[in-house]
Amino acid sequence: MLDSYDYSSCGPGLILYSPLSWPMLYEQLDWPNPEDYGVSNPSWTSILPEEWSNRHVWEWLQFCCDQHKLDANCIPFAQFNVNGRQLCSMTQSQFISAAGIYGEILYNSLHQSQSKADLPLVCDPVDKELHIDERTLNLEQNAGCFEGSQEQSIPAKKQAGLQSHHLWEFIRDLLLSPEENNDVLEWVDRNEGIFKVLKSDSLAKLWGRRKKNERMTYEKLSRALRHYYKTGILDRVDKRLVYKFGRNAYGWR
DNA sequence: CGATGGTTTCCTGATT
DNA sequence: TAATCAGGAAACCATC
Repeated sequence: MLDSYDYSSCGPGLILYSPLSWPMLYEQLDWPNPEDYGVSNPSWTSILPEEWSNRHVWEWLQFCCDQHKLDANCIPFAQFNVNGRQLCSMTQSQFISAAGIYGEILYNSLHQSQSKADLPLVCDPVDKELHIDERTLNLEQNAGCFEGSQEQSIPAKKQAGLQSHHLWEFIRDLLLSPEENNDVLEWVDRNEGIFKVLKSDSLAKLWGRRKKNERMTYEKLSRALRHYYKTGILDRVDKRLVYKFGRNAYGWR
């Protein structure tokens, strides 16, 4: 499946989000996984935020976690059990008090995205006037999500991993995407974030294809993984081909 | 343009 | 013996 797909057709700056990377939301909120009842197309990127459903709002939050490297544990997801219209009608102060420490980032992300896509702002006009100059975050890629419907032409199953800029995110998304994983990786302890590489050569090939580097090997890939030990993305596990997500990895739960 | 971060490449040596 | 692991060193490259 991956072999025949040309990622370059997606174009630069296009951010896609896979439904296969969202299970942490469903776990935290005790909601059923949408795939359990046949919903698999993430459409929040192609419709106006004020049209979002509650689920779209959560999908957007997950996207923000990845995009801005936010610790999902610090976001009170339960506070966001609202639809897009309710979300957009919040004043900035309401938003920040509901969203916790990342309130300002999330608020700016939401409203700057609308602004850059030349969509009407739907926030409180007082807040809009007060904070319009505060939209200083660099969210070019995020804005791109609202600009067109290019992603709709790409089958949902092809989207996993496209947003994975880094090796560990690529591996995380493979672990969360059973259909694409193809037994390359498996969880050893899902709760502890421990996983095993079952097909080292296949993993290297997949990563090499992702980076357009035919010379990638597991030897080199594993060196990159060992660099993660010092940054807390991975923790050492004293077993061959076994790794563990560390304190600074997110989105794998 | 320089600084920076995240690899990629290569390497020596140890372990399984 | 081959595969894997541990890191040092440096090159590479995209982004800021």
